[in-house]
Amino acid sequence: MNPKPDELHLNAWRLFITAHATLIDTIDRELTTADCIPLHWYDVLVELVEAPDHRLRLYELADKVILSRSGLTRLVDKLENAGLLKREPNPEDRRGYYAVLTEAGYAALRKAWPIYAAGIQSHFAVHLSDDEAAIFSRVLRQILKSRQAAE
Amino acid sequence: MNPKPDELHLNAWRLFITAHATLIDTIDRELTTADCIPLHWYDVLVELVEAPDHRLRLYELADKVILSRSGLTRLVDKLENAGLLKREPNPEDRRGYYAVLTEAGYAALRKAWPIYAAGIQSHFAVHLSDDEAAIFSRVLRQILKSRQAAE
DNA sequence: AGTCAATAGTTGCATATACAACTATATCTG
DNA sequence: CAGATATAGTTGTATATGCAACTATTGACT
Repeated sequence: MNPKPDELHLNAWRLFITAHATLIDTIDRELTTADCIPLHWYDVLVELVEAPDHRLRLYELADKVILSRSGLTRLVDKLENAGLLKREPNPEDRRGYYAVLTEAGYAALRKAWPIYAAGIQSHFAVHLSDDEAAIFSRVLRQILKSRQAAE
Repeated sequence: MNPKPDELHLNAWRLFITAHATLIDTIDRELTTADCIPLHWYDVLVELVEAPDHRLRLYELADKVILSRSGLTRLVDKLENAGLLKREPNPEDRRGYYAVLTEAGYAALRKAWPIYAAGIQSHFAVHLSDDEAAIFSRVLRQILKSRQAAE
């Protein structure tokens, strides 16, 4: 057991936190300024668009966007109210529902994507070479995997 | 202007978001389980401990921890109530206050640090070689700098 | 089948945080 | 130096989110 991070790693950690906060802040602001859905809504909808049949069980969605069950319930309420997804009962398990992307939800994604992509590009991606992006991905994936294994 | 991030960079971005969320979640949980101050309080106090004279103007603190002014007012209220810092009026500018670390605040930092350090080490630092940590720091610092320049 | 434990989702409550409006003080400009 | 403008901090209000308690359903063990 290595108990303490050295200066180099500690520094990386602190920058990680701060850079994250400013990036999310900046990009979320750009989205709302452009009259698009907020970043959190985007994250939810993009999981749906990538899911088979454009649908996911609510608990799967909660896991993917790292939100508590109750938090997800209320977020889904709002998205459903806004018409961007709908709940559909699951015939095989009557406890649960699917969240299903609607056409309006897909349209909201399409509208937000250029703004979001421009933000990712200009505030984040421009600062990483291809090699660095690959390193980021590899390291972060490993961090995630080790967290998931710990459950 | 590069309008869109490629797959590689987009992937790095998404992992960045997800890894951050799980890491903060995990470490904050470990701190509260060990009966320590939460991560956000830690961040505030550590800025004070590193500041000259263990004191910072409230607006400086707000900037450092990336919190709105109102958010900071209330956070400082709580920390002051808990006895971990105190407000001191500034004789040179009667609009403003310093937040000053107290002995109890310093003790709270010392108590939390081993838990926090162990979390950073085991969930984050172990996954980065020295070279990778250096790359992370360099890239993230550049991202931050470019954001600060944009103000 | 019958009971007990586990799971899916929702709701009540407490806390966190942002924005806008406000007060007090400082600074700038003519 | 007077008035306009900017800044530091606080407060009202709205939204977001977690935890614990709850209902409904499923699954597992006997």
